[in-house]
Amino acid sequence: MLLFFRYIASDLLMLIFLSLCRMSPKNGCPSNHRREHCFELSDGEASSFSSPCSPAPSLSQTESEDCPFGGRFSFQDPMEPQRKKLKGKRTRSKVRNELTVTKQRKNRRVKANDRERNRMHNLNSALDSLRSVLPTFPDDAKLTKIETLRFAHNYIWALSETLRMADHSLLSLGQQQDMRDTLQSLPKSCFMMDLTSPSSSCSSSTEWDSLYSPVSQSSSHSPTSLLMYISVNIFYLIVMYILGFPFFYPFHPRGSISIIIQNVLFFYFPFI
DNA sequence: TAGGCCATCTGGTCCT
DNA sequence: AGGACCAGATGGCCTA
Repeated sequence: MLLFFRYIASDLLMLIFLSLCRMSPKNGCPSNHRREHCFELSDGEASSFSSPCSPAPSLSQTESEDCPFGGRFSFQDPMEPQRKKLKGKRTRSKVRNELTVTKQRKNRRVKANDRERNRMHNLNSALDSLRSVLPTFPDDAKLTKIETLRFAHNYIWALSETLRMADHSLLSLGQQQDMRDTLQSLPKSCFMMDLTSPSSSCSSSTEWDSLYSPVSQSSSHSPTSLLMYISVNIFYLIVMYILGFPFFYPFHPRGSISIIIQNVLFFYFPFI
């Protein structure tokens, strides 16, 4: 039974870490997901990406017919006086340069908006991947972004704490070595996720886990048995819920007491 | 209707 | 110069 739990917990940890690590920019990128909402891209992209009116340095002398300013400033009137011609040329050149700069700036802005949109889509995809490995019930509402991050933080903490306790109290030396090998086989980058901005350690009592996290990892409770640990944990859950902190529970960020109890039974089912 | 959440735009900053 | 990242602003949608 203990081995079963150990494998379950290791798999869950692995899923979370891998989900955090697999967020490469090109993986599952919904780059064209909401392209239709970009009202400027239809015109802006056409001009900025493929049109000869794009802000190229050599634009001034090589305007094409596609450019709205291409034919307007050609100097093909031989009847115009030379002086007036030069003055008008300077003025028109200045206006054209301003228009070119404005157009160039607008094109850059459109491209930047597109990149920013894709970047946020990637971020949302990563959050969806994280949500998919968090234990929620089917009828639960979708976790918000902040709830997802806090939930994942607490969930990892809870799993780590459970593993640590099992590691200390119940596993043999050989099993402990196996677990260490499993954890060490994970890519180092998986452990470098800095979700807690001040520190990646769970022991820092920052605003991140001030209300929503359980006790810090530095707390050195040493239960003599798993049953005692579970009993204390459940009692702690109920007391904290009664005291008005229902969201601290690591396995459900906004659950009612019934859902919390369900989660407790679900999570500890292998032990019961 | 106020407040929360979200998507998007935008300008600034830093890095390559 | 251009891209990535960030934070502020804004407007839409939803819910209590």
